[in-house]
Amino acid sequence: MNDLDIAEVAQRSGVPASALRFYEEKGLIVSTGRRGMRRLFDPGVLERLALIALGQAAGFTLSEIAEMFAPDGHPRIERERLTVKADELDRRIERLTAMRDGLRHAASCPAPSLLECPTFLRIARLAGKGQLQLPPRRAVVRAG
Amino acid sequence: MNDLDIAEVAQRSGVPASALRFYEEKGLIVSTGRRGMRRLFDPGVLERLALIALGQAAGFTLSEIAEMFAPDGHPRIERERLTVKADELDRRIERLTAMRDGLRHAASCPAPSLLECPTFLRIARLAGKGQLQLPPRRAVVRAG
DNA sequence: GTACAGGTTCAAGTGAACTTGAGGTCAAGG
DNA sequence: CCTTGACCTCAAGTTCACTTGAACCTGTAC
Repeated sequence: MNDLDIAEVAQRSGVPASALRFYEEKGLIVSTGRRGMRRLFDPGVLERLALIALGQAAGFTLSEIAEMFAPDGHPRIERERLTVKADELDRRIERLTAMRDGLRHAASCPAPSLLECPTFLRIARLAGKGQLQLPPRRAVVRAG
Repeated sequence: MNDLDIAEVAQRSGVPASALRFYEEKGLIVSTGRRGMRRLFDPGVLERLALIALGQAAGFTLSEIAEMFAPDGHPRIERERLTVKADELDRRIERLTAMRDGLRHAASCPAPSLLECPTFLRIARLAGKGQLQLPPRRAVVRAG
């Protein structure tokens, strides 16, 4: 067997063992068996973990990611959801870009406080458009 | 006085009154006084709330946003932090863009499961680079 | 003048994504 | 054979950004 034990998976993926157990409980990954009481994982789990990290970075919840992985499921609905997410991302990217520009300006602006910099405020107003349509509540992972 | 009462602020900004009280407690906004026991806000609070929303969308925590607003502080340090944040945003934007492209491809890809779409996996690998350097833990607001 | 909608405080609850702690097990090394 | 260290389970704790509930107060309308 070239299966990996949980410590190896943790080390190679950077995901703590506690999180791996948590993911298994949530159905995001599966262990292929046990050696004694210790979990064994197929090496493919590393790719899966990369996808999970990616999904999180894109703003999906773990349950959403789990659903995408589900072998059953209705592909059409998934495709639609992907498009919806992509559009959401577009809006987020737009706002982040505006924010970044605002920050860069603010960093070189002589006003004593951000709130007194008219250029920043202008950029902020632009970026703030559509604020009533905020994305759903999300949480992103802590750095390892 | 053309000050706004909390309900007006809530209505115009889209931020629930409970959140406004919470923000005040956290020092993100200030009420200019009371009419009876009811808070009054300067109309400028609306701009500030827009900035708060913007900051959140950009991935700052409320405490970070509060710090940026702080009238005291060491301007130089703040400027540096802004640049750092802008650079962080650049990286996040890059990854989100990659993810968005991945999603769009996946949405139109004929593979029965995302995990079986080689193009998606390739894009995912690209976007996943540097995954060990995830951004700090963040939370984003619920839609109103 | 009194009912009451809608404000007030304070404490506790929520959900996501984990982490931490207590107490237990067991394969490998000496 | 026995210690040891890394794993196990299960429950409870943590952080963030709020929300909700209970108990209370008050300006405004009737």
